[in-house]
Parts: sequence; structure tokens; C-alpha cells
Amino acid sequence: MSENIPEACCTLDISDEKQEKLVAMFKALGNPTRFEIMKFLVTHPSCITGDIVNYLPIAQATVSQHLKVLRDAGFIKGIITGTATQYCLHTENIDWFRSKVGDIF
Amino acid sequence: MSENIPEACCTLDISDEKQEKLVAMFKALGNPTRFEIMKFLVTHPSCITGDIVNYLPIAQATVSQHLKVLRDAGFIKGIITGTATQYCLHTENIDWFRSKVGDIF
DNA sequence: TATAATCATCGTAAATATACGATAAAGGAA
DNA sequence: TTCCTTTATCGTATATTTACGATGATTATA
Repeated sequence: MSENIPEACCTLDISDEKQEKLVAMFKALGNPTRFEIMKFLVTHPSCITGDIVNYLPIAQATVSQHLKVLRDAGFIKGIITGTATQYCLHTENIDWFRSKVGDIF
Repeated sequence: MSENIPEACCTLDISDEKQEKLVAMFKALGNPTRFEIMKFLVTHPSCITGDIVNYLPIAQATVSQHLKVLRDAGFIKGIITGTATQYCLHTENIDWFRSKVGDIF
């Protein structure tokens, strides 16, 4: 029986809940289209869904789906104004994300 | 015709090639099992495939597949020693990853 | 009120990812 | 050489993701 696992050199504490959140954020960025949307929102701090739809060569429904993933992951916030939805970065969560990346690696 | 796209507040320069590499790294981390493997390698700087197999509750073939994804993404290096493969972090690429996360967000 | 604009959601087809057992490859031990 | 250990790869079943058109919901405008 070789159930031996070598000893750790250090610990890396993160709660299951936060780890799940972090993995979801990585997953959200791990798609070319969503990464492009994030880049667009970084360089265009305040725009509506339609702006992103015009910018990207994909269908409106697909953009909306990707925006939902980014919203659920906590990267962006959507503010409904009239018939449009204005999207901007969720700076608090992004700060948390960046700091976690720094902590772990 | 509403092909209007609002003007940018800044630029965010990254080559297509490097962006593709970065997205692949996010994607690699965006899986619970692979994230767990990365955590294990951070806390156990030098171990072989079998150690990870013993640690995780999944089949050897699956672990090997995940290790390949992490290798291809550039997160880890595998050094064959005898019949075993010793895995360690690819610190150079990880440093690059961390700095890119900082640049973009 | 009727129409247009804007966006999210639904249903679904195609592509990709994930997990496993089986097998192959390669080195060490008997 | 034969057997054992270790790991990667193959083939494949299932699950998830991605993309689209169609539709619904909401608000503004004529």
C-alpha cells in the first residue's frame, strides 16, 4: 500500500466557498470572447450591451449569455437604465481576484 | 445604422499570441480539480504524479490528463526520473501570469 | 394605444471538456 | 529475460459549453 503523500512545505488556506468563487472567476476569463469583453469594458468604462454587440462579431444572444457568466462570476455589474443595460467593472471583486492570484502564486 | 462604438478611455496592448496564452492559463485554472492540483504543487514543491493520484479521489488517467493541461498552459514542468515523473511549478510562467493579471486589472 | 428599441431568456444543435478503464511505453528489480 | 512500477495515451461515454434564432419583457416614442 502506497498511500504515502509527501509532507507539505507550507499551507495555503482558502475556504471552500472562496476557492469555488475563485475557480469560477478563472473559468469566466478562460474563454476568448469573455476575455475580449472584459478588455472592452476596461477600456470603455461605461457602455451598454449594444456597444459590445456592435463591437463583437457574434449574435446578441451570445453576448448576453457571456455577460451573464461574467456577472455571475462577479467581474461586472449591470445597471438597467431605460431599455438599455449599462455595464461596468465590479472593481471590488476584481481587486479581491487580483490579490488572491498574488496570494496563491 | 447604429454601428457606433463609444470611444476608449485607454488602451490595453497585448499581442494576439500572448492573449491566447493568457486565456489558456485562465482556462486551465478554471477547473476545480486542476486548481486543487496547483494548490498541492504549491504546498508540495516536488512530488511525482503518483503523489497527486494518491491525494485526489479520481482515476490516474484523469489526473494525467489534467497534468497535461497544466503543462500545456505553462503552469508546471514535468521531469522524468526513472519510471516516475516529478512535477514542479514553472515559476517563470507563473510570474508572467501574475504580472499580466496585474497589468489588465 | 401601437410601434420601436433594447436586452434577457428559452430551446436546441454542435462542439468541447471531463472522467474512466484499457493499453502502451519505458525504466527498474528479480 | 521476465515481471513490476509508474505514467502517458487511446477510445469512449457522459456532461458541459457555446452559439444561434426565436421569443418574451420592459421602456421609450410616435
